[in-house]
Amino acid sequence: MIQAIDPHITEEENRSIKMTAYRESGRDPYPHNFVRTHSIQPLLQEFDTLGEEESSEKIVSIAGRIIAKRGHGKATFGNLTDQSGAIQYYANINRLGEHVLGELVHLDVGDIIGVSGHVFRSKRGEITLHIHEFVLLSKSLHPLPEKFHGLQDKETRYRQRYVDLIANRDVLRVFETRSKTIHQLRNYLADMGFLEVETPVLQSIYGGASAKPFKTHHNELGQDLFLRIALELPLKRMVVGGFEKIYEIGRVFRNEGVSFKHNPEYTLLELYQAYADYSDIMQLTENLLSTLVRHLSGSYTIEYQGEILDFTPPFRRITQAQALMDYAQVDVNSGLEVLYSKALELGLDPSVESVRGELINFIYDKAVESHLIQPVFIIDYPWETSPLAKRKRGNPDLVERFELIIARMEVANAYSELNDPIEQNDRFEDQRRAMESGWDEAHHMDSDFVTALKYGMPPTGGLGIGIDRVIMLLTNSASIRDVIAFPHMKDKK
RNA sequence: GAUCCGGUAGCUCAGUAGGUAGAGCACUUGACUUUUAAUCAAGUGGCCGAGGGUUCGAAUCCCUCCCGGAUCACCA
Repeated sequence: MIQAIDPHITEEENRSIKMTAYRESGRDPYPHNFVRTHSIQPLLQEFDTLGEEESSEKIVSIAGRIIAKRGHGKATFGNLTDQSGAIQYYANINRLGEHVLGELVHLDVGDIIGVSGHVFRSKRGEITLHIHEFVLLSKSLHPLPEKFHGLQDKETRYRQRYVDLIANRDVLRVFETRSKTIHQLRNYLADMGFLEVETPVLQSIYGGASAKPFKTHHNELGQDLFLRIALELPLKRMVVGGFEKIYEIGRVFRNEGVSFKHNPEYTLLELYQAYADYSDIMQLTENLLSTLVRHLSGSYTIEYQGEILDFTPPFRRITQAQALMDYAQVDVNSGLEVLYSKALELGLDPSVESVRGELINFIYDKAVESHLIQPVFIIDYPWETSPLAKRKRGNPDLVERFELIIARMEVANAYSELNDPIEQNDRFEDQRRAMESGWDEAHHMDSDFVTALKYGMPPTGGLGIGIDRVIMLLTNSASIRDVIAFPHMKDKK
């Protein structure tokens, strides 16, 4: 394995030559397993009590990737990482002999090895593994990014996330946090008595949101299908069937623009609770999110992009009408003309014929959301743009709906679910008319859903939470692409 | 979809007025038995995003296109 190597060849060729030589020495550069006694982080903790230059007698074994090498002639240092952390290793000629030490020195940064030895604290105070034996577990043929600056190029980081994860350790922590948070979410809901269910991704009628779908086709059945844009309608059918507390965490797909807070596929949590209304759901939502924050940070506050977000419940609640008054100086009770001119002022396309509720929503989206940093429930929306929500008690122009806005992002959306089949049918008809007049994101008539409601659905509160955005907040990530392991990218030609 | 910024060695980045393409890290060779961005010495490594154009000569100027980022627009 130790041999003169032509300096003109590339690093990758170099590594291949080493790999071949290793194989020709009768050993497998890609063996099948390795038994460890420790992961690195627990090992560091276990031996943290060692004094200055003190050694442990105990033989331990760990495995991981070489991320740095520092050769010193008859001795060598390096660093090894596994998922849990990184540790320094040390080896010298006294223990390994010239040949084996040479083999260790000729391993490459990126190689995955298994090592065993004893732990000591180095002169500089660092817990270090003194290698007695090592074995190559996977030869790395492609050089890694530079050790100091890491991998910076965003395109490469997203396209080749595996390199990003190796080179930028905090990225790995983000995805650990994502996984653990979703696990906690499931535990929380299970503790509250919610059951997790699964509903179809492929649907012949898509619904539950205003969005453009992805279209696909089943060859054998000769049937066009859509990828779901929401979870809502199948879940409410299950509530009709008798489930009282259910949720689904699933991927939904929207054929729309891509931005720092939009990915074509994203993870949505939707839950439905029978006999509850949107006030109950509001309380559930703030308890759920504040619990997640407290678990993660130990308090109710987190820092997000330079601002401190306070999740201490209860969150602020403000009606959409009041928010429009406060942030846009618009009185929703003004005449249609006033609303229309305000909307035009904010950039409404004048060719669009808008009804009252749409104008209000337009003004809200343009002028209000960007002011909302701290968690706030915006409640009570015009009925026209919420075809699946129940009208507000005492004000039939509104529906019982709330959105939770945090850091200028809509994080949750919920309502008292409409369970009157006749009105639901009428609302779908309104949507159909909107679609005929050119709004391609209107809801489709789902007559089976109306039929389901005719069998009787209990009064129900429903909630949708954009999981990716919650993870953005919890991991202080500026872009949704930083919390999706493999965000959508255009093909490179 | 619009505007702005970017794409140079495996990685991070320089690159003069248009005149043979650079550094650091990594890699190779040598020295070095407690270093940690190890150090020292000597080397290797490039279709300068792609394609056209101007020019004696283009990484550099012009045009078109591709990909990415940011800001808008639509949305969650």
